[in-house]
This record gives sequence, C-alpha cells and structure tokens, in this order.
Amino acid sequence: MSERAERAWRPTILDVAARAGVSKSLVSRALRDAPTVSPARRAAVRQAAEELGYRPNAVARSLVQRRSHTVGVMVSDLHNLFFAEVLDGVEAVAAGHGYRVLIVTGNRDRAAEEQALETLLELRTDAVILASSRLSLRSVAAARQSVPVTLVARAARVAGVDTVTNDDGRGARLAVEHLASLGHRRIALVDGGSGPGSAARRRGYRAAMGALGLADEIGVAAGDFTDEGGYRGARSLLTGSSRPTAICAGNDLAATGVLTALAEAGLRVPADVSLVGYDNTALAALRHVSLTTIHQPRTEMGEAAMRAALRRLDGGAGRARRLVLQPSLVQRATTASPAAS
Amino acid sequence: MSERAERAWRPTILDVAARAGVSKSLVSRALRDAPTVSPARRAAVRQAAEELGYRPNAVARSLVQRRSHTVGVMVSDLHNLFFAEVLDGVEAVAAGHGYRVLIVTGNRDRAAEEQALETLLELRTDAVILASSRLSLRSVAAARQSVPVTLVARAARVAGVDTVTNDDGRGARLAVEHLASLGHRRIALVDGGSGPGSAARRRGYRAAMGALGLADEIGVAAGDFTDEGGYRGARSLLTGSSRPTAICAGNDLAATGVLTALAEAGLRVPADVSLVGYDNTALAALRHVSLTTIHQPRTEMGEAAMRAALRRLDGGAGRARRLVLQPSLVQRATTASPAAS
DNA sequence: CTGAAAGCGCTAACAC
DNA sequence: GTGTTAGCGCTTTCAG
Repeated sequence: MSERAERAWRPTILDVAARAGVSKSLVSRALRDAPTVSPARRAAVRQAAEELGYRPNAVARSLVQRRSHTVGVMVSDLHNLFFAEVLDGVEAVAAGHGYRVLIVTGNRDRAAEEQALETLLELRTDAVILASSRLSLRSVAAARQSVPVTLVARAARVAGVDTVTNDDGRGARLAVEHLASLGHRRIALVDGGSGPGSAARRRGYRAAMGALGLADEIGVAAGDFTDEGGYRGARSLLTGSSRPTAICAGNDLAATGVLTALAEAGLRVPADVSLVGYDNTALAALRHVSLTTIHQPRTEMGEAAMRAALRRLDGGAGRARRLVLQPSLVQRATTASPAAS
Repeated sequence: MSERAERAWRPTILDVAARAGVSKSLVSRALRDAPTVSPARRAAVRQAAEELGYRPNAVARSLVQRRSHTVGVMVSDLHNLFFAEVLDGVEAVAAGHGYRVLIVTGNRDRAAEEQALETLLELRTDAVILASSRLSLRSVAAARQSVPVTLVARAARVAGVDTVTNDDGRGARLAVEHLASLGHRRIALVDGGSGPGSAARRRGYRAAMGALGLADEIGVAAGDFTDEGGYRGARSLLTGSSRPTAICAGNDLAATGVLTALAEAGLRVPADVSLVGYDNTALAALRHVSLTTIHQPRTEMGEAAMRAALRRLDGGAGRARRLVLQPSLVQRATTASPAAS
C-alpha cells in the first residue's frame, strides 16, 4: 500500500469539477443525468469522475435532500430463516422502486433491539420495517413520530403503524382439518409456549377441534419452538393412557423433536402416528424429514411490508392498515390415514 | 394521525438550543458529555432535548466528522446460517468498541453484490467486511482504495485486504482420521462441487487418505452443497461394487441427503455406514439428525474480521494479514466402528 | 445551458 | 464556560 492509503483521500465533486473544467453544480447535474447538460460537458464530467474514481457521498446527498432513498429493516434474529425470507420480499420490492435496504439486528435481545432501531432513526432512513421485534410499543410509537413504520409478524396496534401478519389461527385449523379428513380423531397439539404466533395457533387448534366435534379429544402438551421442546412435549403425550394418532407441532423445529420421540418409542411415521409441522422451513423440505407442514407466505409478507412503506413514503397518510395473509398446507410424507386397528 | 405527521418534522439541534436558551454548540457539547459544560446548563439542554424528542442526525454528524462510527457488512446469503454466526462475532466485537453494524446482502447474485458494496461505500461506512462474496477482485481492490476491507471465508489475495478463513483441508483430514481411527478403510467422499471450500476439502480428503495408506480406497462421488446433491452422490456410491463403510459429506445439508439415500437402501447409520458432515450447522445438532460433523469457528471468524477492521481503523497500515482458523470435529451419533463382518 | 450562492444539521476550532 | 464562525460534500434555487 502506498503512503497515501494510510488515511484514504476521497475525491469530491469539487475535484471532478476542477478536472473537467466546470462548476460543481454542473458536475452534480451531469452525474445524475439531469436534462439540461450539453452532451460534450456531460462526457467530460463522466470521464473526469471515472479517472478520479469518484463515488458520490450518500451522506452529503442525504443531508441536503433530507431523504436517504434507503429503508431500514430491523430483524430480531438472523438465525431464524423466517427473517431471511421476509427480507427477500422486502428487497425485491425495494429494488424495484429505487430504494436500498439496510439491515440491523437485535440478536434476540430487547436492549439491543432498541439500540438497533435507534441506529436506524439516527441514520434517517426514509422508512423503518420492524420484523417481529421485542421492542416496546412505546418505542414503536415514538419512532412513528419521525418516520413511517411497518410491523411484520406482530399484530400490535399503534397509531399510524401498518402491520403485516399471518393468520396463525387459520393455519392451525388447516392442520387439524387435514388430519381429520384423513380419518384422525385423537389429534394432539405440542404447544409453542410463548413463542410468536403460538397463542393464536393454540386457539385455532382448539376451535377447529371443537368445530369438528372433537372437543373431547383435545390434548395439549407443553412445549416451545425448539427441538428439545418438541421432544419433551411428545414424550408426555406418549405416556398418557390414550395415545394420539396424530400430532400438530408448534413449528417445524419442534416437529423434529417429536420425530425423535416417536422413533425412540418405536412408533413409525406416518404408519402409527401422523405429524404436521408449522412454518414450512427448509428443514421441513429435507427428504430426511419430509414434513407435512403449514406454509406461511413469508416472502409475500416482506413484499407487503415494503409496499406499505412505499405508500407512506408517497404521502399516504391516514390510519393504520392491517394486512393479514393466509397460510396454506403443504403435504409431504408425515401424514396418512390412521392404521385401521 | 395529526396533520403534522404527514411530513414528519424533526427537531434539530437549533430547536433544542432555542428551547434551552443556549447556543447550538453548547447543545452539541452537552449532549455528548463534553467536559466543559456547567451542570445546570447540561440539565437544561437534556431536558429540552427530551421534551422535543430530539434525536441526533447521524448523517450530519457523519458528514462533518468524516466518519460514521459504523462498519458495513456484506453477506452473500442470509439463507445460509453460516453468515448469521459470522455476524454474531462481528457485532459482539463492534459493540464493544462503539461501532454500529450495518448489513447489506447480495442474495447470491453477482450484480446485486456489487450494488450492495457500492451502497456501503457511498454510505461511507468506516470499514467494510465482505463475507464470502462473489465480488470481482477488481471491485474488492477498488473498494480498498477508499476504506479498510476485510474478507471472510474467502482466501483471495488483494493488496492491503485482510482475510479470515477456515482451514477446510484440515477439516476434511479430521473427518478422515476420525473414521480411520474407528477402523474404517473404505471411506468415500460425496463432493461439494464448486461450492466455497469444496476444493480444499476434497484435497484434504485425498491427502489424508494417502497419508493413512488408504490411497487405494479413495472414492469421490460428484455432489454439491444441497440435500439433493448429497442424495445423488450417495446413490452412486452405493451402486458401486465395493460399498464404502463410511462417507464424508461436503457439508451438513448434503449429509442429510446421504442419510436419505442410506435409509432407502436399507442401510443403518452408523451400524452399516458411518457418516460425517461438515459445518456443524443447527441442522446437525437436531436429535433427529444427530450428525457427527466438522465445526467451523464461525463466530470467531466474525470476531477476527471485526478486529482486523479495528486495527486498520486505528491506523494500522502495512500488508495484508491472512488469518486461518482451525476447525474441530464434533462427534455425535452417525459414526461408529464398522460392523465386524 | 451554466455558474454563483445558500444551506442541509452538525462539530470543531477559535474567540471572549 | 459559552458563543461565533467556518465548513463537511452535496443539491437546488436563482441569475445570467
């Protein structure tokens, strides 16, 4: 590295102007393809910029324009693939509208999430998308004072804050109905504990069982959204007097735990017990797992969130819009009719 | 929403100054805990800022200070948990040194990655960390002209660009040696194709087999880093005349494909065939999979990358540092001694 | 079509 | 201790 690299010198618009022999405003216009620039000058400016390795300073531009052409997305946990897919949707729509996406994360920690949101606000991104955060509603409302805010996968009601969620209750109902249509009656649930969406899924399960006249067959085992939780929940279900012929798991991860417990008990899937997961993660699609599960339209959620932000950015005012997307069932190899016994 | 929310008005340092009855520079100093401010004034400024909901504008600050106290990280694919863990490491170190982390992604697309890097450069982040990108070396070198750059999981040699990689060859050797120590001789490899690290793993496998006097037993099946690829690779291995007693997979995902092929062939794991994965992803830790695998110190890689960036930020000049971290073997349930036959 | 000038919100000398 | 001043790099009137 040359000495000059020690403290990087970066050419500014003024350097380009000097080299091209024009004023800095002309450079500004030429580089942004403004119409009122003569072809000759435009070429000269372009060349000078090229030779200098000039790169516009988005910070200065952002300051003067009072907009950054950027949306900030806070995701609470990059380890959860759910967010990766939501981000796919956000980025697809953003790119199509000339917006850049900046991602910050809170690593499943409340304080860190508040900090991450603060970063976005200080950076003055044009809009903020909050994906399933643990943020206090107070912080969300405060953020909304200075910027459009969209909540993803969190149904909180905050003035002026749009939300995009998934109908978890409906998803649970789809699972139960699928199982019932195969002939199952003793359909149990391994619960998701206090995880996001868990309460709605539990309610959906109970309601669906009731609607099918299976209220007496309701069986809920404690669990959480982990492999371990699913394992323990299934174990408790299997020790009971009347073993279920089908199990709904809180999510796909918990479903793999159920799979383990079933295998240990010498039960075959789906011959002896059917199993439905929730989320349709990449995990469920593995041939080794091949789990029937409930699909959430995650990418669409991201797209919808970004579109909601764009609407506000285009001056859309008014009350909060609450979009609820519908899940669907993906059938794979873990569900079948119960063994005729 | 009130009408005022239509186009958000945001208080500036001047509003705070007016309300507190002081000059704007005093506000600037008071809010940043500069020493030369009287307690009374400091309190007054704090209160005024609080009442107004004032939030410093990082854009303006960044422009005048010519530094953003921010590092940008470009990851090529958020769907790959590898990057989530690298980011954990980066963020941990960054937070401890007062830096904020901004993430951008290229969604496994070359052009999008170039664009994402460009975003970071225009944003003038103080340093840039590039995680396993498909970026042209030309772009990397160009970026280095204006900012410290660290490459993660990519061993490219670019002047002044530090790299943090993992010794993939060594990992493959660990896998082979583990299997050999259990008594296996016919140890095959389901290759990772052109995936990152794949070539080094293949070389390591061959070298280890040779060093153990098992050169004649070398068997490599084509594959890639997917479930499907592992499945096909294993199938071709099983149709051969002398079936291997142990298989090394290119990565954990491919290993699950191998698992499926093995099950279909009626082979038990590890009784009939032992299997070692690579990466030690969350997938391998699932009880249902419980895969013996090679662990890469991903979080440490992120930490090291951020530390390298900090060193440059603190004026560290000189030639590129190339850090190579060592993998380790994690034994789970898919490896055992071959059946005595 | 082009240039001069003002100013975005903030920090950092420099005076008082 | 505190206020004044001069920019940071860029866009955007406003003249010409």
